[in-house]
Amino acid sequence: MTDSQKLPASESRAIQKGQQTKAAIVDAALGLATQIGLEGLSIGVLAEVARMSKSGVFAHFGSREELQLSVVREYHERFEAEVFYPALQAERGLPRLQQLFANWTQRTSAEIDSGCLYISGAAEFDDRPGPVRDALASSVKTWLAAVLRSVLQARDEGHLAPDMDAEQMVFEIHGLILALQYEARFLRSGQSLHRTAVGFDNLLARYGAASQREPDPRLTQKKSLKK
Amino acid sequence: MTDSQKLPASESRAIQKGQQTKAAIVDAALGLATQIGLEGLSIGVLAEVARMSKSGVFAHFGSREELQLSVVREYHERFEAEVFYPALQAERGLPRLQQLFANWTQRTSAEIDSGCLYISGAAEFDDRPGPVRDALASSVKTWLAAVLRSVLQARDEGHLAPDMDAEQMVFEIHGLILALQYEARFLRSGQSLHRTAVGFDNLLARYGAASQREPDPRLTQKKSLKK
DNA sequence: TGCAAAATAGCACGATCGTTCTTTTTAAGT
DNA sequence: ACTTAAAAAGAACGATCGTGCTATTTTGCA
Repeated sequence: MTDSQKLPASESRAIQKGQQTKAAIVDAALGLATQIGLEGLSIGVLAEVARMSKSGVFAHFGSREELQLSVVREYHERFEAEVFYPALQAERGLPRLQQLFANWTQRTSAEIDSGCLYISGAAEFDDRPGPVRDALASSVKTWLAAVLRSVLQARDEGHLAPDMDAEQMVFEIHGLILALQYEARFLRSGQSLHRTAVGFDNLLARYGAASQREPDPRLTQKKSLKK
Repeated sequence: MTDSQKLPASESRAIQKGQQTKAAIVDAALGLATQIGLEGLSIGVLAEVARMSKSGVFAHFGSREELQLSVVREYHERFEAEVFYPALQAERGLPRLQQLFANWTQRTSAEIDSGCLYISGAAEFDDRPGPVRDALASSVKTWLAAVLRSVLQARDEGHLAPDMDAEQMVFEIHGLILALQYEARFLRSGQSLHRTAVGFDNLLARYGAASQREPDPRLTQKKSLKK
């Protein structure tokens, strides 16, 4: 035990070199995949982005599919870390649901990194069976289940109407996020963030929260259908 | 649109052979593109699907990009023919808007042909500038403008609240369609069609249309709406 | 029926793809 | 410092990509 020669002054000695370069590769791959899609990801361009040889990159995964799976897993963890866990600090019930939605919205509309891999991945893999599709769908379902749980908690806390359809609300929330991604990223519409927020307010009004907003008197009368 | 200057005697002599094989190629290409995406479209597999040689297919377009543009144009025409024009037979105002939405919904959720090219194309080209992206965005904007026009007409006819935000409603309608495509095609959720219909009813209630419909057996909700 | 033009096929090119195998370099343990 | 395993690079493979160029076949009209 001659620890005089090689004292682990740096703490990163415990981490194998291979693990951290693999992490760097996955990081670069995630950046590429969110720009050009999981299917567009090629080992060649990934290698030159990571400043490595093709075979050097390849050796870490063994197949392109395993690389794609690693990207999906990494995205899942980052999504959890950036969207889900921070929202747990908000009060259970409506505040947490609102925080969840705000985090989701922010991540979806972020322009510096590209859009949601769950959305682009769904378009790419909705007709392509296999492990990648399964991993994507599993992650998305996990996340939507978390949103559903938050809605149910808000209902239990009395922040939403007791007889509201929670799954229906999640569906409509999901639609708002998808419209945000579509119109902001593809159509370059500048008002999408505002539209999304207004849509969420409409949902809260519809499903029983936000009683502070006065009901529209027009909604009570059911006239003027025919001209 | 009607070019009746050259009367084709009685046969299809006026139509060049090349035009109809090109049409057949585009038809096959559209089928491929809606399954594996516009970017996944390759001239090689298209040639063998069309039972032609690669160069025979290629000669009709001159470039892969022109092929993609032809597919987008073809999709645009079919979308108009299947979704937009049939809805014009419905009464202007709310009935036409409902018909528009019903046609859109039906086409989005159709399982025999694959999903909406406007949706998969948006995911593929949101970070890829060029003529294909421009053509896609132009078509989508044209269609969304048509929906907006229909909403405005419904408002003018008194079927919607006079001070409602039409563009906001179109945004939320778009979200419902996107959620339908996502959850039906990717997540394989069986209830998406019903969720979409309920969401649309919620929008009509929110934006001032009659909350109670005439006794239409198809549209009656199973949930109790006791007030 | 013949003939020019259009349509299609055949072939080959450079590039890139994912992948395998072999060799060299680097890191970790004693 | 030496040794050994891990990590990275190098080179090559068959396949496929889009795209030219050159034949050959088919079509439309005199």
